[in-house]
Amino acid sequence: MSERRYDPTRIEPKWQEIWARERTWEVSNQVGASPLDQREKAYVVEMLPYPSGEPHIGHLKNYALGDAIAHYHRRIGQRVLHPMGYDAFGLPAENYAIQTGVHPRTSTDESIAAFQRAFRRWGISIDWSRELATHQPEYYRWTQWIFLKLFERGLAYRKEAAVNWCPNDQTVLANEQVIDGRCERCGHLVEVRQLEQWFFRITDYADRLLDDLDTIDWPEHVKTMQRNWIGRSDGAEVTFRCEELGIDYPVFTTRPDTLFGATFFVMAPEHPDVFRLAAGTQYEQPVHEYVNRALSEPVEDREATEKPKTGEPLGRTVTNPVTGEQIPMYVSDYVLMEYGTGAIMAVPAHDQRDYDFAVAFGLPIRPVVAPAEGEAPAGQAFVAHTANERLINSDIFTGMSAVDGQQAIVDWLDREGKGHPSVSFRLRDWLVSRQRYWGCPIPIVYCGRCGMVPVPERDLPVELPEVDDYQPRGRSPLAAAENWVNVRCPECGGSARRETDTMDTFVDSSWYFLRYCDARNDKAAWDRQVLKAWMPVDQYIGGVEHAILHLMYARFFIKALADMHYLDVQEPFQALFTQGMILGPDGHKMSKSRGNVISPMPIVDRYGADAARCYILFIGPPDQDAAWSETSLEGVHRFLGRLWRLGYELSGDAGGAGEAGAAEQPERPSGDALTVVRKAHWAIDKVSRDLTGRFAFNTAISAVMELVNDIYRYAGADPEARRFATATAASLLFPFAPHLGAEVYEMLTGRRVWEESWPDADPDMLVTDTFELVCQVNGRVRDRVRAPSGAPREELERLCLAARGVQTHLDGHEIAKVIVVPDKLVNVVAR
RNA sequence: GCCCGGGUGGUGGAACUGGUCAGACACGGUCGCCUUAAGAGCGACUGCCCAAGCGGCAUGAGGGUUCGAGUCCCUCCCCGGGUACCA
Repeated sequence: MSERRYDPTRIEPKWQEIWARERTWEVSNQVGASPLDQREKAYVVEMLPYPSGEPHIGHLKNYALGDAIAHYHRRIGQRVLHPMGYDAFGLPAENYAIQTGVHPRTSTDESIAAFQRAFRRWGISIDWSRELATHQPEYYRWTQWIFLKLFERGLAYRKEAAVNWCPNDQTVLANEQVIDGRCERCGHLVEVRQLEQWFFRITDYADRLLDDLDTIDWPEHVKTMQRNWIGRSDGAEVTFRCEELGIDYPVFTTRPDTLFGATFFVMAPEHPDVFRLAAGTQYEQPVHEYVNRALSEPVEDREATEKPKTGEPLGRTVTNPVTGEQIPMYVSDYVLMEYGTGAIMAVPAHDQRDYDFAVAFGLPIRPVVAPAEGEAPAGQAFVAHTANERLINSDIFTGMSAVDGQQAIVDWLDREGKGHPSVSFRLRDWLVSRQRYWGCPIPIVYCGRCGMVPVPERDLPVELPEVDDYQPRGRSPLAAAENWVNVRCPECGGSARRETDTMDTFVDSSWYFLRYCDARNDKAAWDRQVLKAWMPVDQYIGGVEHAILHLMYARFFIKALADMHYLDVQEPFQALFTQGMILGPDGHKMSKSRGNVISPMPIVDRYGADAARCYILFIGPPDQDAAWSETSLEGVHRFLGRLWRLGYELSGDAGGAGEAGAAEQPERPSGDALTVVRKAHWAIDKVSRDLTGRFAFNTAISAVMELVNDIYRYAGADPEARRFATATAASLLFPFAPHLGAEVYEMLTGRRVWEESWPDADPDMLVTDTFELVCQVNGRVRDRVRAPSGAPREELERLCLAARGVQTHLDGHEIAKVIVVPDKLVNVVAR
């Protein structure tokens, strides 16, 4: 019974066992040792999973996609590196430990085991010899090593800064990890605290991170997101002097052309000089109150856009460097300490925020840029949009275009020593300290005598100690591990204490794709020559949710390491593909609270891995979101069954006419046999085109469906032709449904499909002798006639004009023009 | 607000650089065959309207360019994502 129908529970384990036993997907780093190693390399990586519980449907999609790409590259003759790893440090395991007391390592390792089982069960072609997990000392030893290298180079440093603090997770967060004023992980409102923390100097790389986006083949929207995040602004720094106190205050502006309109000056509440400025004035008390209120406000409220402008005068003035006027100083929370210099020149006539403030405080509004035509709109700031506005009220610059004026004013400031061209970025340095347990320890020691001392490389890894209590209490749980914390200073041998913060887990995942290349190296993080052979990653596949965080951090790491000559590429991921989400059957994002979560394992158990994989690829364009549909999945399952049955019936297994090894293309097919053979070549061509760069897996699979439909339709065709076509279908489907592809191909040919090169479409088989010529009159189809392929224009025109449908519609009209599209259509324009 | 995507049948989605009456492939639906029956399988039909034709209307709405527009241009509406007091 089971022999006679498609039975994935029989087929899938059979092939999985072969692939595991023969280590089919392992590749060697010994380039040049054998002819096989001379092939062009292709490095295909899916973003490594965070192992938590069981894999979900998004993982299935991610790895089904990556696996199809990896298989395709192998079949077209490339040497493919396709490894797997686990992003194993992180808060969920730690929070679980707090609740249950189960060590994060225990729960993480269990999850990893579940993921490993799933990947084997799904038949993903992974080189298991390179598997890694970021929580293993053999891995994080090198994470620490990279930290030390960054430290040596001044790219890792400590500073006290206003940082985002999540009171729920009891840890600090990087800017990128604060979403709408809330913690990216737990959703709790974030507070601002003044703390000394570790940072990576990613801002040093802002320009390169921006410029090099032009060199990589990434989706445009992801590049745009990164560009916006980096936020480069070109402008000028202009100095405003407070004469009373004799202090210069530089400000950054993108609109130096509006300098004559600067009628007041505003500082951020966090600005270190605010109290000093107000001291001794009548505003001292109100300023204190205002600043204290502003600083204690939750981040979410502080950043709310639509709130009325508030502030206090500081009782001091600064000199506008071009007008010489004394303009009043204010403190207001609409100025951010983190951006620019923490102070701004306010031009109410041409900046909406300054306008709102000026109105609220009754300050003068002086227009200095006139619209190209008409009047500036009343009741709001006039923000110039074109190159045609002219400067007014601007002394010697009056009458210049705003663009020229900008240049001229900056030149003047430069000559006078009152300003210069400047660039500002939105990007901030990456805050990497976390006051948590389950992360990579920061390899630094504090010595009373020597200060901050890096742990010597020979002492790495600094292993995580065992602790009894994972509960964070504003400091890392590591601080409680006294035996671990107290060490000898590596420099002087005196007593010292370890750094107790751990690293942001994005550090772990910023370099794992380097380690894959040389995963078992215990002498170094990697061998530079080995990296040279594999890097960059040719195709990276993952979710858009990492468009900024992970992808920016990894790019920074690669550039920093390249600068230190540890590797030879400037970008980690040459091409990126971002997959869409699988939504629940109700079209909403899957979530436990919605109760619409589909787990992949029961699906795989019921329909087989091949059906689950094919369905997920068939559902629609892989970069788009798609809702899960069980009935559609059944349709794909039926299709696989139809292909299997063709293989079964056409091979010797059914006791029919078939014979193994005879699935070659027939010599001179004709009639239905020719039609089927042609369809096979059409499918080869279509699938190949859909797979190269386009990742149109949905249409690729539909092409194989069409081929299978035709093999059924022409059941009477020569069996040789049908065997050829069926073997071709199996071969084309292999990247998506590897078990069935291998099975059917073996039934028909006795050979292993993954060892066969990708089929070539015969161009002669793609064209037919005749085609259906579309005959249009005034753009409307009026008839269709058969015409010989490649016929000259005149002949097509003649055929069209002779067509009956055309004749009737031409009756009584004059032919104005005839448009001929060779091998397609003829359009007669009639009057 | 700004920046990206995207609006095509009952549903998911096809349609290469504007060119075969748009709707591949699949789901769902209807009918039939096979079967004692169920299931599975196989086959046919399936955008809308209609006086049923060599007919009309249809790719969010409205204009435009063109012999020809889902595809290009303009205006607007809706949905999704990113981002936002960044000077």
